[in-house]
Amino acid sequence: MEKGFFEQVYDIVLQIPHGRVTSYGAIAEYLGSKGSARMVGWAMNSSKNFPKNIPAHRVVNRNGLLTGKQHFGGNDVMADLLTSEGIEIIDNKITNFNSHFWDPRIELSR
DNA sequence: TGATTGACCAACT
DNA sequence: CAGTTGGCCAATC
Repeated sequence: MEKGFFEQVYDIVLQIPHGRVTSYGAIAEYLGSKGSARMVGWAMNSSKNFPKNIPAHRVVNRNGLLTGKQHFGGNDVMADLLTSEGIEIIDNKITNFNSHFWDPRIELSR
């Protein structure tokens, strides 16, 4: 039983500081050729199967848009979680996204 | 084993 | 400017 690709993604997502967000592409680029942005989204989908709590709401697409909010079950669960962390959401999009952006390539010193 | 899928991204039409 | 296409690559059917 080998460890899946997901675990690497989870490891990064779990390191996202409170009140910060990152993008699928940023995580994919941090992992290099080990995966693409789609793989990160796939990992999030499987995160519900993971025995740990993955703050998937802190991962959005490149535009800061909450593309995966529908996977949280509720209507605006994802947006509400982000709002609770001090991030303003308007029309399913993070305002001042650049200010909240957390790049693993930089923060984890590549 | 082969075909399909997917919470993306960028380029093209 | 909106819709489509290709590429990405592992997990699922």
